[in-house]
Amino acid sequence: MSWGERRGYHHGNLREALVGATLELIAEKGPAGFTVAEAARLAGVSPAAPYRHFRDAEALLAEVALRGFEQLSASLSGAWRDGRPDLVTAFEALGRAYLGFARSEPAYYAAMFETRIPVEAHPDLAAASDHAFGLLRHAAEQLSAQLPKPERPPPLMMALHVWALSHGIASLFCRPDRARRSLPMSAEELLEAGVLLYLQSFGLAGSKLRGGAKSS
Amino acid sequence: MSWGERRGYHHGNLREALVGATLELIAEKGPAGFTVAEAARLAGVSPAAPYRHFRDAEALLAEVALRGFEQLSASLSGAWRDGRPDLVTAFEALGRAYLGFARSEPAYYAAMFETRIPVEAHPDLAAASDHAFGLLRHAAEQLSAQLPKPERPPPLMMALHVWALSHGIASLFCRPDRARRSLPMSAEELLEAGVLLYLQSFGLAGSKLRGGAKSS
DNA sequence: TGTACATCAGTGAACGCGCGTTCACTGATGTAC
DNA sequence: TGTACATCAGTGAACGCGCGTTCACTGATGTAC
Repeated sequence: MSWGERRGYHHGNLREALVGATLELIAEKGPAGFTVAEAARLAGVSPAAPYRHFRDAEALLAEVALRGFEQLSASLSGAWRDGRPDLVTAFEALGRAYLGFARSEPAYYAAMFETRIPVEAHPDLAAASDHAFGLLRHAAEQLSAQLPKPERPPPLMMALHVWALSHGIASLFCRPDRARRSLPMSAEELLEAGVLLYLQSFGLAGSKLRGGAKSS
Repeated sequence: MSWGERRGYHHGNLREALVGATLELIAEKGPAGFTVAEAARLAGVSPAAPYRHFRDAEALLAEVALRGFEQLSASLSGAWRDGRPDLVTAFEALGRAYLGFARSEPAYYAAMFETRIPVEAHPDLAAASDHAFGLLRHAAEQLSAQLPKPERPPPLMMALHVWALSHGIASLFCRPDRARRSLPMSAEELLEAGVLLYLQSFGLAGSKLRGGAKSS
């Protein structure tokens, strides 16, 4: 795809075009292969033009990462569906959505997790990241609340465990490049089994909460 | 540290010096900041000299990653201690060793997991990686064998889950740069709790196998 | 023990390249009156 | 409706830089006899 369609001296939509070009470059060569100059070239614009929209290369990457987190959030909350049809099923859908995002949007994923952008220098990025994680945390809270008080796990810990497991699987087994490790099953199956086993340790999963009954 | 101590025209130990310089550069600026020219400079040698020892930049990085896997293997098997004092305790020590390695050798860790080196182009690297993972797999086999047959989990799956969880935690919460996420507990605690809960789902952990008794 | 010679591991200069960023500029757009 | 003008988003040339890699070379080392 070319991001250089423009009509006249002014591009009209350069900011968007640069984001798109950056994604294309990352997809092709990884985050280290991205350069401002080449993004400008892809957008059909002089190498100085990007600096009208972004302070420097990192700012452009941070913008891409920010949008990645927003898309991830959208995808996650779509999968969660407010905990329907039942919490455990929805929780697994959340995990599948995470892997699905890493797989279908590897360029976003790389911008979010492989660029070493200092988060504290980009508060909006940190906020978007926190928001995505917050969705996972919220789901964990719902699940935890279903448990009898004595064995209720801290939801924050649950969320961190599932995030780390998902991210580990995604970055080891779902990467788009030739550094991907091979797997004797699908990454989705691996994650689903892991999450189910993890939930089992709380007495969750199994058939207990399936079907939406809050019977316990 | 300077890797440039040499006596005379011949360096005497340039290969080692270049590996050391590469680690130093990665530690300082990340894998993307490493260049052959600068490694040569650090080693006190002309920019052409590295090419006597490594075909190109990737070959040097691959050598560093290879040594990283070897060190990781050494660290893991040291922690496992043949399953003593008991399998569950030793298994947790394995996890702690993994995080410890990521933390104390971030440059190795980055060379191993953040460089996008195509594994199939470096069979020795793939072998070293497989060997490290094999240690984890072996431990999982021992653990699994302790379980009554009907609920025995596939050890390969166990190993993959624990690897992914460890790697996820390491790369999200133990990275040395400012992209590290903050955590309301130590990464080690998070991993240990996760592994324990995971093992609980098999009926392992708890006090069952603690103390080395093969009583069940 | 001495010497001729092969081999090895460096040098240093050069190649072509592309980068990030700045600068003074200019063409296009839109708004006030 | 027309015009003057401010603002904006581009240009293009230039800066200094460092890179990976190749090449013919040379100094050092070690070995055969």
